[in-house]
Amino acid sequence: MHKLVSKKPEHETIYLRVKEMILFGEVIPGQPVTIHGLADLIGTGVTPAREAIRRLTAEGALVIQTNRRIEVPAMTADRLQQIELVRMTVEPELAEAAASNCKPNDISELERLDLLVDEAIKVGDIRGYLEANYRFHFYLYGLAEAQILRGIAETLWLRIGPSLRVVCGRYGTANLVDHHRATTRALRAGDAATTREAIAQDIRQGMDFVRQTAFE
Amino acid sequence: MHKLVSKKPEHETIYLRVKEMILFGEVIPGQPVTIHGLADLIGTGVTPAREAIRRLTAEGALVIQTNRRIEVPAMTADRLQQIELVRMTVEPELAEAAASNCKPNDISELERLDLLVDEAIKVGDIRGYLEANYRFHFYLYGLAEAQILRGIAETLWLRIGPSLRVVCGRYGTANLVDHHRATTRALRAGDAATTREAIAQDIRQGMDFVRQTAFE
DNA sequence: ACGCAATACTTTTGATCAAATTGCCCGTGA
DNA sequence: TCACGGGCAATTTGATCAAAAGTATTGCGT
Repeated sequence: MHKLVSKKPEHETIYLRVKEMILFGEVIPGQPVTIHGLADLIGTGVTPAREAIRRLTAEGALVIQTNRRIEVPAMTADRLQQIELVRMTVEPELAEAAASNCKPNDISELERLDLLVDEAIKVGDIRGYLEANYRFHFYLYGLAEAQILRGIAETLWLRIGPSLRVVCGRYGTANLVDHHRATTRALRAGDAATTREAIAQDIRQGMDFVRQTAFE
Repeated sequence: MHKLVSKKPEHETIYLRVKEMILFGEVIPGQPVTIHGLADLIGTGVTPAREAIRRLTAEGALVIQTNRRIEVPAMTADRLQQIELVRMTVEPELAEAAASNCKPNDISELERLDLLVDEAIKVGDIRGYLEANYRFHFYLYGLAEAQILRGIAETLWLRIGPSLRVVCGRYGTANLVDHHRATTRALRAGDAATTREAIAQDIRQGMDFVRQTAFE
């Protein structure tokens, strides 16, 4: 019999929790992070918290300001440009590759996730929007079976998460537009090139939206 | 009085040491890594070793096979292709940006490093070649002042380091060709576009060289 | 000799504690 | 009021230990 509960280590739990907090806008740029703070968050010792912090800083989700100040990084126009360059390379590629491996029930799942996105936008649920949008994209990217590219995409999402939250909070969810419908339509048609283009458009528009905000 | 020696933490020391081992071909794909092994390597406790491992796995330099087996990842044709895609996006961009910030003594330094590369190739010093080649590229990339792109480039180099070592060991250094001279010439001419192209060629050729080897 | 099971050993994992480092606050003096 | 310095407090850092988990090995029975 297979394991019912996969007991994951504490440091993994902390890592995943903080990752969610960053991706889904529960933290703010500039917010300090301490080892004890994370340990208390989960209710564990400091050792696993340290490992989670090392992992997150290695991924660029946190930055070490001084020896004893770690915080979630602030966005700048320059950093945004670097992120966009790599996103525009990696994510359309993932989308195109995903189109080849995509089965009908995968498309159904993507359409379900897109409905969650629309619903969150309608009711102005920022956290819900960020989470559903993330799940849509990475369910798609997971189909590509390109572990390295997918990992890079995740680090980039970790970097823009806090800023997305700030921008959404300022302008609301009403102005949010996405190209998910075009994506699922292309997938149903088995059109990989159009899938790639739809995701490319989605990213471009999303990054433009973030760029609206003045940084620093 | 300012501090003369900046005492860096043990986990940083271990991290840098293992990073060098991977980049400069001191480890072999498939080689297992244990917490105690790293701790003994530096002569320290296991706590800092754990943090170093978390960081390295987050960067893709190590992979977690099972719960208690961590090793240097093996290369596959598929992984190589993913790496090349991102390298060809990031590194030429870094090179072009570097050209704008490049001062004369920077070029001199790059030429000095290139001489070390040539010398290592001539005497067949694989480790020396890998190190000098790395220093040439990342001295250049450092000039670009694009922290995120540079970080991504480093993770990609960490991923191909062990394989480069294997390929060089098999075919020797005699067949190695690079485009460093074209790079420094373009830099002296202040020609950013040609600098970008030289580095792009350098990467393409290097990746082709690795691709020669059949991965099972 | 082979398969199966139990045991022993290696390794990770997480808590705790002492020491070191650094930021911070407050008081003193000009 | 402000600059400077000392001391306090919070935090990181690294070692150590106990417990858990998995792997390899040994031994037993057929």
